[in-house]
Amino acid sequence: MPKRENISMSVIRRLPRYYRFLTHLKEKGVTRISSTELSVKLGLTASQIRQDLNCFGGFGQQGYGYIVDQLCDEIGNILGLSNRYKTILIGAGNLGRAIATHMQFEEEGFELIGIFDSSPSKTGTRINGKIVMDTTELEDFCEKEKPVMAILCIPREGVHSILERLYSLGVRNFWNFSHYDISMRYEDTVVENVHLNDSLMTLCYRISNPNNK
Amino acid sequence: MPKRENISMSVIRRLPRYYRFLTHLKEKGVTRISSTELSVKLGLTASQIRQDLNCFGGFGQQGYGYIVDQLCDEIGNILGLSNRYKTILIGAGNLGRAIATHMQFEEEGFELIGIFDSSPSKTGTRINGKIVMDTTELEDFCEKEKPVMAILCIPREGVHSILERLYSLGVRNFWNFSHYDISMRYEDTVVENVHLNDSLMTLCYRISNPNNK
DNA sequence: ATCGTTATGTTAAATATATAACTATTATCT
DNA sequence: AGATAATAGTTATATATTTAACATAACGAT
Ligand SMILES: NC(=O)c1ccc[n+]([C@@H]2O[C@H](COP(=O)([O-])OP(=O)(O)OC[C@H]3O[C@@H](n4cnc5c(N)ncnc54)[C@H](O)[C@@H]3O)[C@@H](O)[C@H]2O)c1
Ligand SMILES: NC(=O)c1ccc[n+]([C@@H]2O[C@H](COP(=O)([O-])OP(=O)(O)OC[C@H]3O[C@@H](n4cnc5c(N)ncnc54)[C@H](O)[C@@H]3O)[C@@H](O)[C@H]2O)c1
Repeated sequence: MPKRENISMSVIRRLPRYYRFLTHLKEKGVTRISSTELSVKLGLTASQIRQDLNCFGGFGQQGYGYIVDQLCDEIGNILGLSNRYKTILIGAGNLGRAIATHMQFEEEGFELIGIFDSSPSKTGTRINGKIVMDTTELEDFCEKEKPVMAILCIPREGVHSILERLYSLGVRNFWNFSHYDISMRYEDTVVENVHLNDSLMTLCYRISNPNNK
Repeated sequence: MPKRENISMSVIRRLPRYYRFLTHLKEKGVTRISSTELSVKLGLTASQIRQDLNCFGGFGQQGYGYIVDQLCDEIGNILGLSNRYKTILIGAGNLGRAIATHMQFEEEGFELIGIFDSSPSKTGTRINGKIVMDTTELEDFCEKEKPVMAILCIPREGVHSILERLYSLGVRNFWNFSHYDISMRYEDTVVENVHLNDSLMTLCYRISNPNNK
């Protein structure tokens, strides 16, 4: 589908924001929008928006603008949101539970099919209707269900060993919340890190250095 | 302290990663490291690391490298981690509870001094020893305690109104987990957005387009 | 139907970021 | 102590990203 190969990550990371905003417009009943209007609302330049969208094709109409509904669908397709990538969650602590309970996986290309924890205090309990399994069941489960993505919500100590097991079970994609950088260990993996602590430290810097930018 | 003004955000966002890795080295008893060693472990170029650090001053010694302990402290100081910015949390749902329970605010420049929720099912309960207050108590509390940062863990519908109240109470810094872009509304605010859904959609794109980069 | 207006798609320029090359300084070995 | 190797700091180059400019196509008013 992409017009050109190798879209830059800078562009990709703006797409969900466009999608989110367009969805919101759609709900409000707005049918048409121009790159200039979008740029004002999103705090970007119109040029950037047009160029971003043109990486994937011409979705607008000259002299008219973009049809909200259509553009929203196009971006959703580019992102691949209609997929249902089978996903498992490792770690049913506070963070894992928050994610399992309130992320709308089905609207974002995924399906949560299993939750695992190593602590007997967690296994057997239910989260959002799903029973938390013991990590000893990981092999059996994965061989049967073939999940392609794993969410890591465990302390850093446990990550290395879990990662080896998941990799050998065919899992190649990871959404990682641990204080641990998975990247580079294997060539054929996709890792999306969410480092909340890093984010907080960045905020601390910005508060401490108000003159910066 | 900065050698030059206006450090770019690209540099700032790498600092926490350096800090995290150096802390880890320190714990392992490593006393000395070169930019090349660092670059291998972090998957960056040595050049970038040297240039990043030199934005703030010469922390190393030519022909020798960097002293782990010292460099770690320097980066911690640059980030401002020894601050104790008074912080309140709005929204004691799953995500808010996970953050309140497991973020080590005191090691990252902040101090959590109050938790608020609007639902009677939450107010009065305890999270990590702290009682969840009703949002009606927000004005009294803030006038007395003068928090400078607020963590937003509430649905998007509630954000606008809470934001207005917090702004008028002098809060200018926000760590935002809501599906809502605060930025640009006020000039003098600092907003660090954490959009988990955006992150997940980005991951979906990357899985769906394995040829991309 | 025609013309002017509008706003896209595209190409070009400017800016920002990352990498490489070079220089200078210090440690360490003989 | 002097020579050599190692490595930070610095300057220059290359690449990536953003912004601006322009040329073209479609709408809509007259
Ligand atoms: N909660 C946060 O705000 C936060 C912020 C930043 C990072 N993190 C990271 O996310 C991780 C989880 O956070 P949390 O708040 O849910 O912690 P938590 O302690 O509440 O939960 C961790 C869970 O992981 C389980 N676990 C530990 N090792 C395991 C293993 N090898 N296999 C399977 N399960 C295992 C534990 O039994 C526990 O249920 C933390 O370790 C931290 O690195 C959390
Ligand atoms: N949990 C996740 O995985 C996740 C992921 C992405 C984004 N988010 C965002 O974070 C928000 C919170 O997530 P959650 O999982 O904790 O949801 P949740 O429903 O468990 O908790 C929301 C809490 O906010 C409280 N609240 C609602 N309006 C309020 C107001 N005006 N003032 C004070 N409190 C108010 C509710 O009473 C509730 O306790 C979500 O709305 C969502 O936008 C959550």
